Amino acid sequence: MKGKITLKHISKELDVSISTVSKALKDSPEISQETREKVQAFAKLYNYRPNNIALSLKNRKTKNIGVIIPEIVHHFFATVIEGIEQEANASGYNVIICLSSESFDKEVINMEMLANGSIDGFILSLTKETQMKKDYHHLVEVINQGMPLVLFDRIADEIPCDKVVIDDEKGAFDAVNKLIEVGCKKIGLISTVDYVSVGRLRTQGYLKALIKNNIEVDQNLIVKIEDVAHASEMIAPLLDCGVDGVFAVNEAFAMTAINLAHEKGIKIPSQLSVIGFTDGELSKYASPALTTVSQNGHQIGQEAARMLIEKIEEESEVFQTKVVKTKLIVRKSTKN
Amino acid sequence: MKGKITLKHISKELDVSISTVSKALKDSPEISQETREKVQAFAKLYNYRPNNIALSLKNRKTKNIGVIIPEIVHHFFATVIEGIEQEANASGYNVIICLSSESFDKEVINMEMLANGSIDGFILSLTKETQMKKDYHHLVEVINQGMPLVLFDRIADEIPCDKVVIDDEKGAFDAVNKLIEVGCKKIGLISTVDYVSVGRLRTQGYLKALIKNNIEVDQNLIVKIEDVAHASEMIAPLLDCGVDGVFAVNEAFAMTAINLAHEKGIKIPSQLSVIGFTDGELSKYASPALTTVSQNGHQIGQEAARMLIEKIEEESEVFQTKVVKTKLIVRKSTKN
DNA sequence: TTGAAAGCGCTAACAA
DNA sequence: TTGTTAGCGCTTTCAA
Repeated sequence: MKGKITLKHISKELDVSISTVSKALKDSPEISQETREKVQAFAKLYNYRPNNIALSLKNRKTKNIGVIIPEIVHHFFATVIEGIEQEANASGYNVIICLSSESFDKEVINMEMLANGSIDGFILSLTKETQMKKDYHHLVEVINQGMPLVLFDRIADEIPCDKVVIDDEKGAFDAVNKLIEVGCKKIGLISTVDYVSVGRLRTQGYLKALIKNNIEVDQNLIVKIEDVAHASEMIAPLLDCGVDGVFAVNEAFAMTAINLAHEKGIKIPSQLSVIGFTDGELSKYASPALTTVSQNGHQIGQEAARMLIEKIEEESEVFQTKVVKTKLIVRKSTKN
Repeated sequence: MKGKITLKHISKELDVSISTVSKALKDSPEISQETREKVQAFAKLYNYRPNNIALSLKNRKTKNIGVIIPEIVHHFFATVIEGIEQEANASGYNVIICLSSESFDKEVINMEMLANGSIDGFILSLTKETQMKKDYHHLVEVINQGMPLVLFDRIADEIPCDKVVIDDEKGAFDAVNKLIEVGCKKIGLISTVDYVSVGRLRTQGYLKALIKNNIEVDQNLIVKIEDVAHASEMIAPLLDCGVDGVFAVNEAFAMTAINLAHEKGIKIPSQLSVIGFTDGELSKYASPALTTVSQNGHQIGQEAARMLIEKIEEESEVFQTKVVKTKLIVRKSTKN
């Protein structure tokens, strides 16, 4: 009973040719009813299943899609994968996941590895390092080979391919607008360094909201964090300079701000309103529950998979950029 | 420049046979220095890479490992995947991930799909449904086919294969012991329904700790939650009956208890000590920060991948169960 | 030193 | 109605 049974085994056993078996299993009218039944019964008995690898080689398509993301222990990326997986599975594709672990080199290696026949197309979110270097030769190579690629979240505008993003700028704009609406006058921003595309865009949204409301931009109220390990030390001074509102570009920064406020005896939301980005576990279980900009990772994943599969199966040449809407989820960390 | 170049292309271009090209690229001494150099230069120029699928078919191994987990939007499973991926990558394997989404049927379908040649071995954590049904025919089938399988976390003792678990019972025991040490007299348990193996084991640890310390077990202090959506309603009564300690078998339940306590004006840790399970994001950012039993998902993933790869490459017949140690991480949600 | 041929498992055009 | 053959891309034995 060891090992899988092949057409060859069946053909030998039943004393017919391999192609007869192949056709019989497909219920081809070329084959007599009798033979068909005999073969099918035998195949069923021994639980025959065609070998995926052989089919891939024959058909020159693997029915696998490759996903490369910077990290997986991250609520947002996990939801994206869930979305991709669901959509892919529904169309008969499997998902091969590689982690670039925020390393440019790993991103390149993983792409090369997968590009050598293992998959039919890529879904990818760039590492910070790649965004900083602006070195996209590996993406271009893959595209030139004719392999479809969909970029999401951390993208590069200059790459000719499909993209799925959220409107980071608008999400941030809405959040800061909300802070202004509930009466905040002095609003701090906790962001990432600028080379991370989403951080940069959210920062722009913050600035636009201030400008539109005729609030002067104060650079002292803008904290850009490179190293998450030192987030606390960088955020503390911000809370000490009398802000009454804080917009953070991710959940962790928002939570750090909330916890620091607790320590300093600053009351949320009466003295300080806080809004985060990404509607993950942290936001829901925070106390007070965090008002946040939700980015629907699940939908992003679904859209990305859908676009990719369409490209794989249709080979069109027009590239689209799909913008998934954000939504401000108002909870208890903002006044009113 | 479209499409990948193959040995055939090279052989045609250089007017030598395919096998000569193959050997030359491997620097075989069979081939003259001159030919080798010519072929290698050409291959480099056109960026030749052997086709993974063809290699898989030829070698009858794919260098892929299949991972099936109940969900991915879950810190613990995400860390396990990270561990698997790291270890697998280091040995030249890729990771194909399928989500069973807690559905027995999806688990079966995914296994069958992957078992048909796509991977060299499985790493799997059972769905709740599978654990409830105790129907393991799909696992047995795969094992009978000669495909290695490693089970982790949610396992079934009766399956003959390698396993990686944590000592759930001891982890729970230690946690409850800690509560007793800091002076808790009336300790509640928030657990899952019993058919989930880890929930059952953690419940046992709770019971053992009470018994060992001569504390009478009070069934009213034990809450078993089936549906996470109604966790709050089920936990609230527990807090109303005067407990001074609570042990929850996961982070979410612990956080729900903490937040309910806040609402009810119960002070943590002075009036109520809380300990959770799994050292994830929630525990770290909770206020007060949550004392918790850490289960090192990363290590679990690494061990699982290591065991699987060994089985793939060595074909030994002895099955091991590796127990990864838990550790009590004491933070601010427990007295003293 | 090179190449022909077989084979991994499957499909499909064509021949018998 | 069935079988032969070629081919997907590669490796490897054996013959030239």
